[in-house]
Amino acid sequence: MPGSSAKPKFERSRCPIANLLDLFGDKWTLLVVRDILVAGRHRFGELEANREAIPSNLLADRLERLRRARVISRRRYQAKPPRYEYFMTRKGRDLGPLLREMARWANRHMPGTWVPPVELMEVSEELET
Amino acid sequence: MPGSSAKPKFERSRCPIANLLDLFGDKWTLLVVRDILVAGRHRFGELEANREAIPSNLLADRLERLRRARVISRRRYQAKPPRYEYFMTRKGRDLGPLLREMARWANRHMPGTWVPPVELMEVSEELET
DNA sequence: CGAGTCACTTTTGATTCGCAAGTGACTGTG
DNA sequence: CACAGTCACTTGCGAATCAAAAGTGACTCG
Repeated sequence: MPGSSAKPKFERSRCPIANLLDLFGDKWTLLVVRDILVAGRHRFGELEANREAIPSNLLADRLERLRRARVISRRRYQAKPPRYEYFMTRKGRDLGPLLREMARWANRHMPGTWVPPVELMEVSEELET
Repeated sequence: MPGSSAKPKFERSRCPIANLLDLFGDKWTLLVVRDILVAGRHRFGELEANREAIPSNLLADRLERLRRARVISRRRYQAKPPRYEYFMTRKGRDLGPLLREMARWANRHMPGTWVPPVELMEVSEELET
């Protein structure tokens, strides 16, 4: 198994920022969160088809990591070949303000970024798990 | 040259979050920002001696990237062997609210993280470049 | 003169990425 | 009912990045 998201791996320090980066500090994890939380995508195929074209192995890996961290949960919507939909937990939904702050900074300082419409920046209400 | 921070590399999309992650989406860059902005460290040796023990090649690389992105600037404080101190630009100082939001989420959802004292979360006033 | 400091570089494996192709369990089509 | 298609992943593998450690150059200090 390649980048199998296996190790819980010891934290580098008790600093909240370092801890958060141990979980979200890469180029894809927060895009998956963005797509589930603000773009309302829930199935593997929908998440795979985002504009940045995340490789499917990394998507599977990130969904697994986020699930272990209880940032997202999943619900089986089909039994025969088991298929799941992914949802934010309360913990995950609480990332809304952080994403909004990220977008705000980028809109201010990175020319060419589009300004997300307000309704996309609203926290969507989904069922808990 | 190995991971020499060379390529400007095309953006993955115009999404502000994706753009921000292209610059800050790794485990070290925002820790360097944290140390300069909120911990008040400015010299290579000070930054190298942080709790998370960043490897010196990565520190040099991140300082270079942040400088290219104009998030930080540097000032020569000694000429003989040229030595520099690193400072936030206005653009970099504007990351304060984002760091605060990160710390807030981590404090809420990651047990064991220490709560930064308010004065550490204040944006320090430094000269512009 | 020689040890020490400071700010990096370079070297050398280990790890992680990213792309592509493969897999298994169906589903719908002729 | 064989067979192409879909969906959600897995697997393989070369390439890029990372991490640990040692090296470098220009001094300074005893």
